[in-house]
Amino acid sequence: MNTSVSTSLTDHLNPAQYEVVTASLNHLLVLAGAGSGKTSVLVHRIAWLMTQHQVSPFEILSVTFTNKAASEMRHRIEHILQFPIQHMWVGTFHGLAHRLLRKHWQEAKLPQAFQVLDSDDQQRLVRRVIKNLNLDEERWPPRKAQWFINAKKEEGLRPDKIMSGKDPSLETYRRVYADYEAICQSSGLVDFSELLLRSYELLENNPELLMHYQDRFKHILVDEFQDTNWIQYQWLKKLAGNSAKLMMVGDDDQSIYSWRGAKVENLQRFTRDFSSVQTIRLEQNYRSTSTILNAANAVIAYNENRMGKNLWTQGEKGELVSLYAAFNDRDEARFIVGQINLWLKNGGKREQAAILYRSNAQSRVIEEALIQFNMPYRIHGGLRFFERAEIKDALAYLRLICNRDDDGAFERIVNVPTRGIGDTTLSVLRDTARENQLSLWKTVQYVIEHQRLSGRAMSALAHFISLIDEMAKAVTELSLQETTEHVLIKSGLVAHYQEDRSEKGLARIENLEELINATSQFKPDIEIVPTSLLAAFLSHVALEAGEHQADQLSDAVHLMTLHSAKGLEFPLVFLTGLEEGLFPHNMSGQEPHQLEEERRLCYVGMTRAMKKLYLTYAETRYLRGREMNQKASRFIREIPKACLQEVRPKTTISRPVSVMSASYQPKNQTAQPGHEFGLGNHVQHPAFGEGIVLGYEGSDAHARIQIKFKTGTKWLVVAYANLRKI
DNA sequence: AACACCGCGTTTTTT
DNA sequence: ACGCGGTGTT
Repeated sequence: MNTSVSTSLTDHLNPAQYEVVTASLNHLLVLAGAGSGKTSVLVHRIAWLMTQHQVSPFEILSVTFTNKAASEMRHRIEHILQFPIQHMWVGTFHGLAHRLLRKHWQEAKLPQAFQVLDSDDQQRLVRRVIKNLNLDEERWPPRKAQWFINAKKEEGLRPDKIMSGKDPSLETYRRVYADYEAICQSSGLVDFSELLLRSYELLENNPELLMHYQDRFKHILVDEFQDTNWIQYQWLKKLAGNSAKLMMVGDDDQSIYSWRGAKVENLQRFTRDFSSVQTIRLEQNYRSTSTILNAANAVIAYNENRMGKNLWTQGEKGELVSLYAAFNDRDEARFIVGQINLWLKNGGKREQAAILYRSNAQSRVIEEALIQFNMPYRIHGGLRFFERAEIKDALAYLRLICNRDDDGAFERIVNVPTRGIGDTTLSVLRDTARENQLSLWKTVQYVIEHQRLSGRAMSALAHFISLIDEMAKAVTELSLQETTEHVLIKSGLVAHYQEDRSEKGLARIENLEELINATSQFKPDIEIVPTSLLAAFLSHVALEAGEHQADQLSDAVHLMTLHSAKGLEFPLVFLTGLEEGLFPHNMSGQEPHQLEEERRLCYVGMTRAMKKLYLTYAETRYLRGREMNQKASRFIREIPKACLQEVRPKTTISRPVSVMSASYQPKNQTAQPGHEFGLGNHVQHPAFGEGIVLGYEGSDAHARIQIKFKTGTKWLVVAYANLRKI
């Protein structure tokens, strides 16, 4: 035994963490509360296995959900061990499944050059299938069909295993699924859920292969286990076999993805499926103040179905949780900006602040306030790099060069930039392709041979065909980066986007340049026998869609949904829109289990905060173009009064006392009772500059003041507007 | 082929 | 309100 390593490894662990890291070689279920050091425990356990039990990196499989988590895991392990761990399988479920399929494409009955479809590609293909079946898209929305297909695959079901019986609707979806699957198989396409199902079947149908991997992986460690779906759990069980030791780390209270198939039940099922599972709870929180933690604990305690866990902290009590009842959504936003300014004044940084919301639509009003007050911010979420239209166009050319039968790629760029191949031509192509069971590419050759189209259409098509063929030929000797550059120029894409002189067009050109940059950085997976570097790059791109934003502002306030906040922490957190109907969200439903998931979401949001937590709601809010009267969320009532501090005391709402016309400017009026600034007073505002007081709404702590600035007339909350009389 | 207009839906997101 | 996709107009 290496004592020095073992002590330094376990030095900073608390008793529960120590118990996990040094547990004997059993199956482990670690119920790790928010901020309890779960990733650290996973990393230390791996290091412990390697240093104390002589486990080779080769024998370890470590699974996460996101690429980000996977790369962080790898870095942290390498940091502890101080050497690279190339042969350890650390990755996402999808990434590892993809690796298995690449390595064993023959056994998986896939073409060697199979390509990965992202959900956008998948939806296009599903739409195509629905059209081909002559189904009404209104009645059979492609989105729903796509959802159906993925749900079935996640349950491990192939079309022939779905018993539609007398249900005609189910039968229709089943047929769409069957046709979709047939097309994927014949054109070598694999969507995300297919990666999982196919690799599961690969193991199921190839006992020698399964034995090989069962023999290899002696330790399987899983992060965020509460987020696993049915097929992922089956996949893990299959790989584990009878000998591998499993360590599942998760938190039932942070299960917020059941709507996309995650089965929190897997936590309990694990303890039943495997004998002698040792369950350890990590309940000491190192993140939040005790006040924040008590508030969060009280909320989550309202859930009935819990495995039981109570987070505690040795940390300081900290400030009370502040609750602000805003007049409306704009007031809510203004309040938040005001409080962040206060934070900054006290030496805080913008990047320490996070504004969380239930739905993306809420960000707009907040953004407007941030812009108004010149506060830099960064939104997490939205379109990711490789999902941008211009990038997908460029990739479609590359895909077509790799595989001429990729109909999705063909359709995407056959007329981008426009080259005289219109809808009429395309629909002839599609019909002919279907009749003859050919890819669109082969159909073009067939159509030209049989003179099935007008001369003009055929010459345009012939031109396109030779364009692609010539690009493919020119590119054989080029590097990946040179290939991309060549294709971008020769395809006319760059020229096409350069014509757009607007901001948007400029950004697109920049993105295309960034794509070239990405190709130069690309390193293929060493475990996979390379087909071509280009093919490897295309798979990589589908599996890892890239950061949301290329330009990462350093000291900027973070804006994101509650869902994307999971796993993160910030000293200062604003939980916004705590209103019935919005959070808990109406669309999520009123059934107990749905309400419990919303409550878990609230718990996740609250436990992101380290030092200071603000809860806000608006009494009226614009929703879908309508001003709605909102009621405070039930989650607010679930927080003990002792943890809370109401910023604006709840009083009866006063209507505007006087609505002044902008032209009315009385001179030197004295301040009204309860108002520091009199009507007509000149005031100075930190952001808007000089202005004149025009009117009031309410009084005392929740008074709002109407001021005419050079830039326009605004309503501000006196208490936070930071006004100075001049 | 580019642009304007209409109607629809509108929670959350990763791979 | 807003953005999308589909249709119709120039």
